[in-house]
Amino acid sequence: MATIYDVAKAASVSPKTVSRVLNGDAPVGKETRKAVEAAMAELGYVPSNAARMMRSNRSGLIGLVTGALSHKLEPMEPTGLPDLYIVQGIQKVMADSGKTLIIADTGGTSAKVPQLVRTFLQHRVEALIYVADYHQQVTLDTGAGNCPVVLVNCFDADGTPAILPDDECCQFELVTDLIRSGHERIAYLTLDPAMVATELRSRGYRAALEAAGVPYDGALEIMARKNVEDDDGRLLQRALDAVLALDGPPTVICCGNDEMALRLYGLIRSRGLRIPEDVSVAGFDNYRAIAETLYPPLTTVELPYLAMGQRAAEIALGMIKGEDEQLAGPEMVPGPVHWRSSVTALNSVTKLRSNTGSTFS
Amino acid sequence: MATIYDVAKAASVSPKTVSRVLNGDAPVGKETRKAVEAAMAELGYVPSNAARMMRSNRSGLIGLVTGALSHKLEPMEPTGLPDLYIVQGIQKVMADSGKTLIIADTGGTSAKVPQLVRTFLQHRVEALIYVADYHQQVTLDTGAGNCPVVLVNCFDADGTPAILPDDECCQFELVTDLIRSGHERIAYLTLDPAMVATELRSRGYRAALEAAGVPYDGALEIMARKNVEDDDGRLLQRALDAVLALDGPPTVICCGNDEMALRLYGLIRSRGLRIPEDVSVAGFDNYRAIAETLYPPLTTVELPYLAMGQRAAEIALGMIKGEDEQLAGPEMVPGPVHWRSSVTALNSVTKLRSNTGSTFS
DNA sequence: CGATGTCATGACTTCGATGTCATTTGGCTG
DNA sequence: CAGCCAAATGACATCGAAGTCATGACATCG
Repeated sequence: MATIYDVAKAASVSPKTVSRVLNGDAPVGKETRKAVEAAMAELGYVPSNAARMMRSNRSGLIGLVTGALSHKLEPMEPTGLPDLYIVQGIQKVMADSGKTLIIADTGGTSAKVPQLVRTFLQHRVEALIYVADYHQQVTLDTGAGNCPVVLVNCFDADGTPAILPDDECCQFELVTDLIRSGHERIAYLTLDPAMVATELRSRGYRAALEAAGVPYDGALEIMARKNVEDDDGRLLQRALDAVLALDGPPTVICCGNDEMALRLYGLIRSRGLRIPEDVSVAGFDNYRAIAETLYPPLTTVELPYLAMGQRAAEIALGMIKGEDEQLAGPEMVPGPVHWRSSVTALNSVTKLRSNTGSTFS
Repeated sequence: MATIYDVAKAASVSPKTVSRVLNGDAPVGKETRKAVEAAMAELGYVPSNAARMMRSNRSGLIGLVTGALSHKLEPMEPTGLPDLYIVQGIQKVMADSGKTLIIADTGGTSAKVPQLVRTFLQHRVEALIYVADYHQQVTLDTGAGNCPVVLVNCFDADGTPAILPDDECCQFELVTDLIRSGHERIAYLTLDPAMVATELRSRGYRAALEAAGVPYDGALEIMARKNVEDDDGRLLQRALDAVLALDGPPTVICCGNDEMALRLYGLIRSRGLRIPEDVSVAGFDNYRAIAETLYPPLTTVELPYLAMGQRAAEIALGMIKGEDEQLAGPEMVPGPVHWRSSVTALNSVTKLRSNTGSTFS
């Protein structure tokens, strides 16, 4: 590969002059510039980042540790593809700011993380971003680092800057919208309570009921999926039958995620009920491959993974620039409700609902 | 950040000795080694890849250009998440071989590609891998490069090494399996014929019929989806009604992909038919979020995207090592049939079908 | 016992780009 | 016309590793 010396020789100038043409940091004669540019083109010269970095100590690299690439193979993702969208958001912001992303995959086990971090440090990444595949607490060993670190979709006990989805707020908005549409008997079939998100969403569900003055009925909130057990949806069937058998059966059933809603569609229909005429259904995640393809399309909430990634990237860039924003804790990002026809309005008029960024489609 | 000189000073040895401890390329006294290691640990020393690379000319970096990260936002992916799986496969192999992946996303437009490639060359990547989001022909401008290039899920006119899914073979295997199960009236609702894959799969479909001596009926092969039009599945409805109205209606309907199969489930049922008792359904892609969640689970074919990625990575590594394998053209990779209960066997016995790597689940 | 070889170590150089400082022009000021 | 400044350029040192070669201390061999 051609070096700056080769170019200099070809253009009959000094290497330093070539450098000046490259960086435009000092005046260069018109003729000289043309000659140098011609030489660079002819030799197919591309400056070496390694050499450049030795002087400047700025690698232009951002390290991203994630399980996004490997966690997709699991039989069924608990919550769609969150990490992927986060990575997308990060990639976009970094590309726009001229940084190059190096991505390492944990392969599912966090055991590899220290090794990966070390590799990144060797490459002198300017910041490290860790993306978890679902909302959780982590303990990240960044080695000895003055290297900025940002956590996404997870948080630690040390107050490291973190970006988190606002599960509670999202569920709150969804349920509030349901209530506005006239629903009062609102069932909620939850995911595994061991997950941080499940607890937060339940809180949002209850808060929405309370805020609207709708009484909370424990019989309507049932755990319908457990991660450890290999349940074939039996939990879900039982939960559905339980709420349908109630004295006041629900007019709408909220699911822990869109995948559960997909299964619920089948179960509801096999019981001879129509959606949404007999019972409405809402999901969670806005997993579009499901939500938009189902008939009728599924009302659901979108966790703002893309936005989270972008925000995380911005914070990382800020830390690189030395802006001590003192984001010494989690930052919660809310997301929109997607209102589709799997939920019917019970009151005559679909009251003005276009509040908190909800979308219709 | 600490340098090798700092470590040398702390351990009271020469920098070169520290280097020897790092690389183990020459004998070092036991005591000396211990002192150096202690100094490295205390200072949190991590060797600089940039400096290392200047001497060795080996960056340890592999450049990956893809639309995988951005192409996910499109309303509906034509074929699932192929590029993602490919990236996964590549990542795995590269990580195992100690290489670090730098990933750049095209953001959907190939206009950015030259810019991205240039960035990669600046970082002196040892190989370039281009991953397309669906089986297609591309024209890649790698700049001036003696840098090895591998194409995945696409091919060019210059005979650049390429890894492609064997769409024809996959469809052939699926249809052959259907015939073995006793089906003869096999409908095939295709995707947009503008896609390379569509043509290849049709060939596989016809070849399977011919190989088994089943007569080909053009009325059974209908285009049921066009990418450009914003068809709400009207093409699919029309196609379904057309084949059902035939004198000899199909006993099984093959879909261009699993998403189409998902829609077809709804359409078939709304016409009062049962799956698979009245008509069997098969998909394509093994898009597990759909295929495994549907009831009944969907028989479908898996394109071996993960394996393609791995193979591509291996070839790239080979090219780096200078093994001129002369893979001067596309290499086709076949994938397995996943046999699930959306297809019923028409002949009394489910003959031995566990041939070409088919799986049952 | 001198010759030779191995072990353990350090001095110095190199990789490619750029920061620092010096030098040569030519134009403009007073 | 001397003096000065800016433009245009080059020589040289530098970043952090690792390659080359040299050196001193022992051990072994004929």
